[in-house]
Amino acid sequence: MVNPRPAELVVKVIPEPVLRRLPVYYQYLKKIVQDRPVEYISCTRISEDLNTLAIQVRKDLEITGAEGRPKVGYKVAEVIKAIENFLGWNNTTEAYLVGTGNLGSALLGYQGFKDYGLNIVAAFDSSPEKIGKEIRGKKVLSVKKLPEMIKRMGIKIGILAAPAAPAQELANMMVEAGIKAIWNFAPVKISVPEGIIVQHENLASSLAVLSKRLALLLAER
Amino acid sequence: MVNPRPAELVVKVIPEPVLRRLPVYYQYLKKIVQDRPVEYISCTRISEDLNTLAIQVRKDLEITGAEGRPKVGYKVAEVIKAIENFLGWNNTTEAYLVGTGNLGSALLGYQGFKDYGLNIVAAFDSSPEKIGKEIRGKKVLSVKKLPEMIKRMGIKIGILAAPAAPAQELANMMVEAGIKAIWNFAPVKISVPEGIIVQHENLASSLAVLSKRLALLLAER
DNA sequence: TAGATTGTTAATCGATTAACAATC
DNA sequence: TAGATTGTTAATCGATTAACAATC
Repeated sequence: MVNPRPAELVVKVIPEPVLRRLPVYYQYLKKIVQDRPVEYISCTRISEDLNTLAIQVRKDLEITGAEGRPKVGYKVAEVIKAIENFLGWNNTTEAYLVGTGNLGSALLGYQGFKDYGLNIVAAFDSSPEKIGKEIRGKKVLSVKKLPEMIKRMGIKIGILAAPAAPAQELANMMVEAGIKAIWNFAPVKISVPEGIIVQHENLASSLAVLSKRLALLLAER
Repeated sequence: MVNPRPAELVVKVIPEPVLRRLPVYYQYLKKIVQDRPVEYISCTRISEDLNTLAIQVRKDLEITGAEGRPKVGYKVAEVIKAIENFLGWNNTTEAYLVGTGNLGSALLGYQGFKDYGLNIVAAFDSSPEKIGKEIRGKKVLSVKKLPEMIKRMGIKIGILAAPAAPAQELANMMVEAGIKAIWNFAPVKISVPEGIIVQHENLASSLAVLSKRLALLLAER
């Protein structure tokens, strides 16, 4: 006999493709209202502008809990709120960044994160020339202090922008100190214990898609 | 009656997930041989280290044309070559970068691209203080010269690291001048004519996956 | 009302995973 | 040989797309 899981433990898993599309709608809708005030918008309209299918937009919005009215569409402001709520972007989460090279510095200076509820509060590096300085207005601390600081501040998100070589070791350090999610920009796949979240941001993967598609395109005579 | 497409026109479309995984194997194998010389490796071993399934690794490698020997595995050097070949990373493609803010500068300085056959030869910006200067050793030119330069140099890849507002207009300019593929780091979806490739690199999308997963994890009591 | 649009159930499609024969 | 591993065909799973009733 099948033993059904108790209802409380059934965590609805949201498909990753949906999660990735929600911010696209979000950015689109924000731009729409900014350009000129629009109260309602239909999935048809959204799908035309974003070059997708209306049914997909509808399905995606359904997941956020946004409700539309037949013939009228969705209230733009409500959809924006629904997405923010759904993704947890309405309250800020603090994060630490490890590695202040080119990419790390860029991430430190990226103003957009605050729109998405992310606040990088400090950066860590191993280079003595950088420790104690400020980059883009954020303090750079010694990576030796990382575990203690994670514990003390109860930080849950670590952004890893280190080179490939030390990446795994730094990840281990973070996890041991209590980090629950790692946003990994290092060009290697890192391993973490079960229950810890890793989001890999591999430029090489994206470039692979681009370069293969381009090669096939140019090969068509 | 069904009219089958002539064989020459059947372009085998490679699934995007496969293309995204190939660089992960590539980085892993490069690291393996760098750490200590290994001649052969099995899918079982790869899958254990990368925390995936052996069958998936085997299927992915099959697409690159790499061939293994039962009981022995694949020649590491051959797999590396096969991936490089398959993705076109064995010969260099030149690219222009548009937008030299934090992220654009970071991309200009990223040494890893040359491993993936990408060479950013120049950068473009609209800010008078930047034009004529060098950033990370690359010349910054006026964005007004972009169309002419694309045509003159026959550049096919444009990397867009501009703010949201001018992104679409810059994309149009690039496409008109002959760019065939745009790697878009701007936080908006851009529209391009059919036959032009766009690879969207939306940090918000990745962050959405991370923050939702983390929220669900922390919500589990 | 007529018809555009939502919400929902069903069908399709494609990627992942399983099964197993071939082989070194 | 025995058994690990590849290569290949089949089954499963999940996301996308289609169909259609409900509704404003």
